Amino acid sequence: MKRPTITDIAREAGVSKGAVSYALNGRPGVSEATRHRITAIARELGWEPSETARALSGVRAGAVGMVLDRPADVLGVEPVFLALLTGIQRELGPASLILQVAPDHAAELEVYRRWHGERRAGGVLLTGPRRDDDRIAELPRIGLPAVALGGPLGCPGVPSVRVDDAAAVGEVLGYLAALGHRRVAWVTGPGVLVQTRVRAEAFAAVAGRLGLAGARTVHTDHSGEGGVAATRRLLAGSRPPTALLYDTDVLAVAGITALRELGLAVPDDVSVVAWDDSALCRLVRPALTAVRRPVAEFGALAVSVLRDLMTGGDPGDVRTSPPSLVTRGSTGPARPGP
Amino acid sequence: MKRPTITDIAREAGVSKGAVSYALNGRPGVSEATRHRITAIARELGWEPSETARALSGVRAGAVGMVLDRPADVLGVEPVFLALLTGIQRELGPASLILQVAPDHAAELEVYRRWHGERRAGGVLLTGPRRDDDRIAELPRIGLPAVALGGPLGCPGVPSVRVDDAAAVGEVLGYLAALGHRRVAWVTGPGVLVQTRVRAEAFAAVAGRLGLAGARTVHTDHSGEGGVAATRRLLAGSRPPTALLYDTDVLAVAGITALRELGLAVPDDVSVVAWDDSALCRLVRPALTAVRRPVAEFGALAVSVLRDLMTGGDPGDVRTSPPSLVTRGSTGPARPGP
DNA sequence: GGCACGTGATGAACCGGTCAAGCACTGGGG
DNA sequence: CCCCAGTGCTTGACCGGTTCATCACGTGCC
Repeated sequence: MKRPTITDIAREAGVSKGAVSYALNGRPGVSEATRHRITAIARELGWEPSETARALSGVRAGAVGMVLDRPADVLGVEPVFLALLTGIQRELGPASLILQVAPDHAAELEVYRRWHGERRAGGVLLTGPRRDDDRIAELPRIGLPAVALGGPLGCPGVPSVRVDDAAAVGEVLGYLAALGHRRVAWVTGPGVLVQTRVRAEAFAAVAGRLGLAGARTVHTDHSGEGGVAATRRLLAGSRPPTALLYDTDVLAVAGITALRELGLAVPDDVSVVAWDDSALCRLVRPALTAVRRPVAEFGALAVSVLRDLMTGGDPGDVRTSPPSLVTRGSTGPARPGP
Repeated sequence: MKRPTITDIAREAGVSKGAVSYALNGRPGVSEATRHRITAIARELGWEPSETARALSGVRAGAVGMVLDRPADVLGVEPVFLALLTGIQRELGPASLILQVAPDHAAELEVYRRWHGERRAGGVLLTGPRRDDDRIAELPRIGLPAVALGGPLGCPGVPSVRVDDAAAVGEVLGYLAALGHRRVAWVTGPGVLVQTRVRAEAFAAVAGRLGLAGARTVHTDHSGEGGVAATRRLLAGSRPPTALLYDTDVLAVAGITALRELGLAVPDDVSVVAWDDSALCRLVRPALTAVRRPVAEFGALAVSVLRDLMTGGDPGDVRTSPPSLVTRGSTGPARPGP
C-alpha cells in the first residue's frame, strides 16, 4: 500500500519517467493526448507529488515558514495569533506551515538559511518587524522570499502587508473628538516594533490635525501589569486624560479594572478603546469599544503576496480591507474638564 | 557559498561517501581514528545534514507535526495554545514543528498519511482527542508515531500525556467544600472531548465523595456567549449554585460579568473558579481564583514522549507535574443558603 | 601453509523527483 | 532530394543522503 510514484505512472502509461514529469507539471515536451492519458492515470492511482523529492532536486518548495521570536511576542499580541494562523492556513490550502521558535535574530536568520538551503520552505512570513530590522536587510541576500507582517514600507525585495492602522487611529480619534474628548492617551507596546511606531506616529499626526493638545503616548512591554501601571501614572497627573486607548484587549481589561480601583467610572469619567476586538471585549462590562482589524484576511493576504513573490512576481506593499470601529459601552461623552 | 555535503567531506578526508555517512551517524563500519578525522572536517566545514535528503532515502524524519481541527478548538482553549507551543518548541530544539489545519478527521488523517509517506514528519501530536476517536485507531495502522494531548489512557500504540485534572478537581472541590459550598456547578466544554469528560467524571466522583449533593455539570460550546447563557440558566433555578467553575479564563470573565448583571456579588454571593490561569485572571477584579496547569511542561513532555516513541521506545501514558490552585479574590465562604 | 573470520573501507544502487541533452520522426522550403 | 526546424519522447545525470554487497587486509588457529 505504498504511495504511487511517477515511475509507477510511467510504467502504466508506457512512457518514460521524464515524460510523466513534463506532463504533470504542465510544461511543454509532451503531446496533449499523452498529457491527458498521464494525468488520468495519475489521478486514478491517487498520485501526489513528493515534496521531499522535489526539494532535493532543487525545485523551490511550496511550504511557508514562520519563525516566532518568543511566542508571546508575535505581533505583540496573543489572541490575535490564532486568527492570523487561521487566515494563513486558509490561503495556504494543502501546503503546510513550518513553525519554529528562535531566541534572537541571529538564530532566526540561521533558521532561514537552513530552510532555504534544504528547500524546506519556499518563503517566509516575518513576524514582529522592527525599525532598521537586520532581518529585512539579510533575507534578500539569503535569497529567501519574505513578506513582513505589518512591516516597514518600501523595502526592496521584502514587501509588507499592513492593516491600515493609521486610518483606524483617525477614525477612533475622530469619534472621541466628536464626543468632546481633548485629552487622549495611547497605551501601547514597545517602541521598536514597526507596528507600534506606525500607530504612534498616526496618533500624533491625527491628534495634531484635530487639535487635541492633551494627546500622549505611553510605551509598555505589552504585559497586563505594565498596562495597569501606565494607567495609574496617566491618571495621577494633573489634567489626566478623559479617554484611553489600549493596544490589546487584555491590556484594556487591565485598564478598566485599574480605573475602577481608582474610583473612576467607565465611560462616565474615562472612555476606553481596545485595539483588537475579541470575545473578551464583548463579554466584559462595560463592553469594550474596539477597533476590529481583519486579522484573518491579513494572514491570508500575506500568504498570497508571498506566493506571488515566490513565483517570480514583484508585489509591492499591500493593505488589507480597512479596520472598523465597533462602538460599545466603554466610550461616551467627555466629562467637562477644568 | 553552497552548504557543504557529505561528498565535500569525503573528498576532503580522502574517503568514500559511505564512510562519511557511517562516521557521522555513529554507526560501525569505520575506525575510531577515521571517525574523528571525519567529524572534525565536518565541523570545520560547518556541515549540517539535509533533512530533505535523509527523508528521501527513507530515514525517519525528526520533525514533529500537529494538525489543528479548527485553531480555536485546540484543547478547547485559546490562550493556552501559545504556552503549549512554547513548551513544544523548547523540547523540540532545532527540529521544527509542522502545523496544518484540517477541516475534519478524514482530512486530518489524509495529512498524516502524506506526512508519513513523504517522511516529512516522524511523529505527530494529536490535538483535541475524543472518546472513541477514529484517529487513534487509524494512526497505528498508518504507522505514524503519535501522542495524544490529554487523550484517553491505555490506547495501544498511542500514549497519552495528561495533566492530572482529576487531582485538581479534587483540590478545587475540597477547597470550596471547606468554605462551606455545597451547591457547585461546573461550566465546561463539549462533552465529546476526552479532556472535558475526564474533568466531568472527576467532578461527579469527587462531589459524591464529599457529599456535595447540589453538584451539576453544564456543557457549552466553549464560547463566551454560551458561558453567559449557562450562568444565567444555573442561577435562575431554585437552589442555585453558590460556586461556579469555568473551563476557561474568558468563560470565567463572562461568568462574573453575567453574575454582576444579575445583581450578584463575587465572591459574597457566588464564588468563581477559572480553569486555566492567565494574565487575565490576575488583572480582572475580583481577581480570579484559578487552577494553574503546567501547560508548557505539558507540551515539552508530549514531545519527549513522542521522541521516545519515534526511537522505538514504548512509553506508556504520562503525567505532568500536578496542577495547583491559585486562590485569589473571586472565592470566599459560602453564603448560608435556605 | 591454508582457511576462516573480523575489521575497515569502497562502490553502487536507491529514494522520487527535475531537467538538459539527444534522438527519431515529420513536414516544409530551397 | 537534402537540409533544417520543430515536435514528442527517451536517456541519463543529478540532488544529498543511506545502505547493502563486496572486498582487501591482517590475524588467529589448526
